[in-house]
Amino acid sequence: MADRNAANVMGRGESLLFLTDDQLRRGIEAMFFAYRGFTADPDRILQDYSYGRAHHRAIHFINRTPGTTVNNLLSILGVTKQSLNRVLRTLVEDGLVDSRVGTRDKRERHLFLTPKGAALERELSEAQRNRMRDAYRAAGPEAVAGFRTVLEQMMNQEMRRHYLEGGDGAR
Amino acid sequence: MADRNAANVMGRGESLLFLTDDQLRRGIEAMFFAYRGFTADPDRILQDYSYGRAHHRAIHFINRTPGTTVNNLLSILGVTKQSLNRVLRTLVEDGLVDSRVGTRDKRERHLFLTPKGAALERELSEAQRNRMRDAYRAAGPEAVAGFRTVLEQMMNQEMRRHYLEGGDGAR
DNA sequence: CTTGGAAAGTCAACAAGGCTGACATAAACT
DNA sequence: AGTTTATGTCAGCCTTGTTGACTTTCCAAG
Repeated sequence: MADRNAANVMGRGESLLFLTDDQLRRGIEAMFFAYRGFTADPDRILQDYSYGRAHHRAIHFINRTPGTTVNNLLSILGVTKQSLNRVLRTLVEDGLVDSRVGTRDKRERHLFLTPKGAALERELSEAQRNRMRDAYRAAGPEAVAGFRTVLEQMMNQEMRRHYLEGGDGAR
Repeated sequence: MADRNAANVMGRGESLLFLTDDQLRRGIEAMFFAYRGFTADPDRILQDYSYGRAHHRAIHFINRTPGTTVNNLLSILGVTKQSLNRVLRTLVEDGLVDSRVGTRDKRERHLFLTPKGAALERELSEAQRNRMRDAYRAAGPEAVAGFRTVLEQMMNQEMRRHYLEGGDGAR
């Protein structure tokens, strides 16, 4: 597990300078500033609809996994059901999300985007993808691979599970 | 400016598969899940002190640039002065931050961590660095370089300025 | 030396989106 | 029949963001 560490990757004599406290601080700040950029465009769009990031997250994962249950969404988003319910209720009321009682297990609700919900999803994800695409293009494929690798390592175990379940992304 | 794009970086015939919508979605989710891991450890510690992420951010940047002014902090954090003021006030009251009237310009307040504030800063940043270090080690130096490159591209212009001002990090 | 405006602080009110706790209902499982 | 599970809901609380209005301090330009 700790086998893919720097000592193994690097030839003898190569420096561990990328592990200094200062380099780590740089990485921390990069995450902080980049996350702001990452959310900036969708946040702007959401304002027009009086929605927030919580709505965006719900919409995103319902789109990714149509028919997902509330419980599943709960564990992906890592919030309480009360919090999620508040968001989900407004989305259903506004006709963006369809909540269908399960056929096999009638306790469950399966969530789907309506055409209206799918339209907002496209608007949001296009904005976010545009920024991501520009960043990817400017950085190049090798950088992107490294980017993904480091982020995967940064996740909690449970989050990594959800991440991997989201499709292998042609890795 | 758009010269460092994929077409230039790659030889003819190489694929642009890393720019597909699905790959971009994967990157978006990686950011989302990784950010959760990124903040998880400090968040846990902050609970013991009844502080939140806002306090952490203030403490981090005061530590990075001792003597910084409120206005400067404001533009780094991108919140309103009322929001920042509330956080700063509790930190001063609790004896973690020292707010000194400027000598050259007495309107300004220069912010410093007290020994107590520096102690909390160390506790928080050590936890965060530990996670970052583990991720860096597992990913290796090339991945880390790519990670940083993509994140820098993802920032807004103004954020990139603040990021670069934070020291060149031996780049 | 006066005054305009910048920097900082304060008060009030509000909203989003987290949280806990308690409770209801229906359905499935044992 | 009794228990567990999935979901929803009500009430109340906290943090952290917002806007708007206003004051104090004080530098700097006219």
